[in-house]
Amino acid sequence: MANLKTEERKKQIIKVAAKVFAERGFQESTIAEISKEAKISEASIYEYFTTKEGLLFSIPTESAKDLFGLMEFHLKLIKGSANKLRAIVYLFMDSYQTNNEFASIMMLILKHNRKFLDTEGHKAIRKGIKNINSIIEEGIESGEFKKDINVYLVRSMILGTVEHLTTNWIMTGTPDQLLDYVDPIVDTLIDGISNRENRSDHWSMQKNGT
Amino acid sequence: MANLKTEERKKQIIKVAAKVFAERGFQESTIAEISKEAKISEASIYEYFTTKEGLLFSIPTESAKDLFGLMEFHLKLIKGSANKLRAIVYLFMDSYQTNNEFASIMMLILKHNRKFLDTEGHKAIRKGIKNINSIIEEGIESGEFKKDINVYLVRSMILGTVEHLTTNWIMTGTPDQLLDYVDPIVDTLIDGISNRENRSDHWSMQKNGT
Amino acid sequence: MANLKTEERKKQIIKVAAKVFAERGFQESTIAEISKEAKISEASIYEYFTTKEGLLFSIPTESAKDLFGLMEFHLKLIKGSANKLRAIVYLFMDSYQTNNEFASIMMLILKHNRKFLDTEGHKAIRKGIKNINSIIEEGIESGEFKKDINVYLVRSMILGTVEHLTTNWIMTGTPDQLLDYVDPIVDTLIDGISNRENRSDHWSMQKNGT
Amino acid sequence: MANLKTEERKKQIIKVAAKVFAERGFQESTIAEISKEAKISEASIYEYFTTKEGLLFSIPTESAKDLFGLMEFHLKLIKGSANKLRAIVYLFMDSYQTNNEFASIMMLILKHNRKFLDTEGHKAIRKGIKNINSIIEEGIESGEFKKDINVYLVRSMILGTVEHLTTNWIMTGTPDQLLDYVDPIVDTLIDGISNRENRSDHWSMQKNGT
DNA sequence: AATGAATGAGCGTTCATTCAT
DNA sequence: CATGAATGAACGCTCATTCAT
Repeated sequence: MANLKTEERKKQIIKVAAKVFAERGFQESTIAEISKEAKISEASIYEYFTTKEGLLFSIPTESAKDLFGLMEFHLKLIKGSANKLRAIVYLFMDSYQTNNEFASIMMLILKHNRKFLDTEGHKAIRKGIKNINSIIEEGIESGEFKKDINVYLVRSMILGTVEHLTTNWIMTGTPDQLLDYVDPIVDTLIDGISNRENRSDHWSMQKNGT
Repeated sequence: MANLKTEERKKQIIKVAAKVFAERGFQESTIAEISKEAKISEASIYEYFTTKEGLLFSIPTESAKDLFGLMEFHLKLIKGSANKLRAIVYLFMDSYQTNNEFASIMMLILKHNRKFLDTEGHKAIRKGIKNINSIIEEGIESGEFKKDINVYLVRSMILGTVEHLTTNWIMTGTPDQLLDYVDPIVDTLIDGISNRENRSDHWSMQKNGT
Repeated sequence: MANLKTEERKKQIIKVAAKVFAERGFQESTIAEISKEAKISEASIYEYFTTKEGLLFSIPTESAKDLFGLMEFHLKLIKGSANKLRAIVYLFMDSYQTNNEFASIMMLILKHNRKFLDTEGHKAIRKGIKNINSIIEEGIESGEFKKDINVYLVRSMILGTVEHLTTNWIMTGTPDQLLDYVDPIVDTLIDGISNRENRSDHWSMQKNGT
Repeated sequence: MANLKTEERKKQIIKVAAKVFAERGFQESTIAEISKEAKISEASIYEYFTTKEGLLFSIPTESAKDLFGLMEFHLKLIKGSANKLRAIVYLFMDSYQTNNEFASIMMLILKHNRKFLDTEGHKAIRKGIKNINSIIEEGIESGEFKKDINVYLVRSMILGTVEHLTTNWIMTGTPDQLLDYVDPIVDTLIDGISNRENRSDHWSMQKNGT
């Protein structure tokens, strides 16, 4: 018990690295700092990871798998595409809000790293994202969603909004509670912002050319 | 006259830097490379900019001012909040698609730089974004939009979606034409994805019966 | 029995090390690589050898002993100093050509290592080289060689030529067959390159008239 | 005068590097040590040389050009192939004896470096070595040397002997004066070691089978 | 005897930045 | 205004070697 096993050691390094990378950013973090915080030598880190970037890429693998695994599990229990989308947004937001290091690393570091695209971690993410596509498609087929919506766009709206809010939250601290936005996001996406009870005013007129 | 020359030199450096940063990323770019491409000495760059990061922060100022200036100008000519949002999305997308260096620098570099928040360039952006807020608020007041929508959320949905699509476009080349998404984004946001002609299935029941 | 196994293990490591060192050079070879090819752990190598350099120095011991043992054996059977020198050159060349790993290690690595001078391996070599001295001296005493030749020089010419050809062979692949040079080397050394049948031209004049 | 020009600075670094490499060997030398002895920063060395190995390869260029330039010059003034070979051996030996750093670097470091083969410095050497070939060929044509000698072998005997003696001198300090060996080398090569005045004794008998 | 695990000690190289001219 | 020249300060990574088990 005093002696951590290899796998545990690896996880421990990942944990520390996640913390450091999230705090300082990737380039600004040094292996020296990570090794210091992990209370091992720099050389030992290279026993477990071939490269600093390799260590970075190892971070999301688990969290991403957890997230998308959980997602797949829950989606089976939920009826209705809208509700499923709600669950997805909830799981994203909850995951990011709970694990803000994961959020920082995903939003501020990995999202813009081209090499990450060829990674196990990204593979897990792609798989998870396909789920969203399927749900939207199901919604269309079941008649719950309009026939002419663009699946890719809707998915992008969901992910884009979640990412934007999360990034803002990380960078500025606003909003305080990401989860407060789950329902508004989904409701707005589902129902739009147009005020249909007011179709005779200048809005419709405008459409007619005034 | 001398000042004019200086100002031109500065712009030229910014132009080259924008190209290099967009191509290589910030950390991967070197002052040496920029100076080489700009055909001046490295030392000369420091006559115009105090620091490599200072040079980076100088890049968006103009483009951002252009973009938001144009935005302000056009918005005055357009009636109806929805149309104004459409114009905004169009101007963003057009700006990014036309000037992909600007897009890359904004999406991949500056968006995640905390120091950028205290910058002239970011100030211009904040000002521009307030415009979006105002428009949404006007839409609510005029009755064109629902009363209970969250202004911050709607703005985040617009920006998040635009940014997500743009980032994807930069990173993967998909979609080919950002501008193709202007109308779909706005239409979806305005009208939602719910199929209102089909309110008798389990979806509406679910909504009514919980 | 246990000792026998140990001794075999040691030899096996030496064999693998010889291969690796010959291929990559000393500095460029790693204990990791040797252990991998020898299918034992790195730590185990240190059970048999105190140090990487110690392992290196262990390599030639056997081959050198073999070579010089063989030399001593053969020289007893040969009459005439010239013939003995021929045998020596032959044995060197044959040994290097047959065992090119040994050749590489001797020519490219150990020849220039000052620490090797204090080694068992080098002791064996020194002993072998003394043989050459003795043979030359015998040749002088017997009147087969000139009286005024410098023993050290003749030995150096033999060894220098052999080493030069061998090194070239290792580095560039030329000449193809080292053994082709055995007779020419010895014949040239014995008889010189001067054309004695042509003593009336400007060459002899020059010698006589300067 | 106080401020060394670029070219002078470069030469100074080469000079110091030659000293350090000759003393310690290549792998054992560090850029830090060279920079310290040259009283410049490590970074500055990289202003003049792209790499540690590049610095190494720059060392012989000048000395080798000097040596082979001098050689070419002198050879024009000398008549007779034997005398020319004598001059060559003299120039080598003198060059090595006078500039023992050059000797060390050539004999102990560069001679075994495969990358050096593709270098400017090695090009100069190859050119110089061709001279030796030509001289031997001339000697054959003029009838001064035997017709059936192997040019490549004779050249190898000269170079091999010179290198062997030089290497020994560097490694062990023996012989004290390389130049003492110039005449013996050439004389022995020209005239051989066979004692022709004693053709009726046991030597010839031996040849006949006794 | 064998090794998994850990690391101390090092080193070449990069690059933003400075400053005398 | 322009820059050639110089460098301080880092840092990722390697590898021979040790030692508890």
